[in-house]
Amino acid sequence: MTKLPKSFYQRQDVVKIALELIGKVLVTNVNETLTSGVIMETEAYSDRERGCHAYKGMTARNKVMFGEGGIAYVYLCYGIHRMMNVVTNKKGKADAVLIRALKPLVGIDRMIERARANSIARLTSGPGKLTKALGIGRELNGQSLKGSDIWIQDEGINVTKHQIVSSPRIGIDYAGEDALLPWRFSFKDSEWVSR
DNA sequence: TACGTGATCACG
DNA sequence: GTGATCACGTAA
Repeated sequence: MTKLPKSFYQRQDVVKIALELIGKVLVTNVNETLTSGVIMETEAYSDRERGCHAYKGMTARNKVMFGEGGIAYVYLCYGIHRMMNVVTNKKGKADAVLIRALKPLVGIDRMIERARANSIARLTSGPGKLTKALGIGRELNGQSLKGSDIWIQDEGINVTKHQIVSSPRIGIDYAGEDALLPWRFSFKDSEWVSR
């Protein structure tokens, strides 16, 4: 029930944080509706590599990434999908973790309604799908993860390191050789991860 | 494999 | 202003 403390997010190693977020619970409280899911897949982004939105410096879109660790970075992708990221590191260091997949936990009926899905299967198995199911919109961009609308808590499943697999990140061919970094983490053999 | 969809960014 | 681009999802 306890929200992760700022100290969790403000550490320097974004790759380690992405790994540790597997098994934690992402919760939203939007329109007086509580919905949540266990984080099953993440990706780390660091302002020192080409895959990151902040690689070339601050812009109107990515400026919340330069804030202190522990806030949400939500942006629109391909004109359709909203992407939910957790900003990490200290103020001025623009690192973030993309949340890519969840195992639905609380408010499943409401999540199915929001996503106009037929069932729980693959309801939150992708970064654009989970934001729809949890009601995450751009109004949450820049919001603190210690606030009352969106947060992460430490009551998912117990995860050991050998249950997590790492692989290259998805959809960032433009990053050249940085696209090969094994900075995507997912729960091994899970039906809840993206394809 | 193809493409919808609209904000964003680098131009100048 | 304008045009290329894009951390996806679906359908075929």
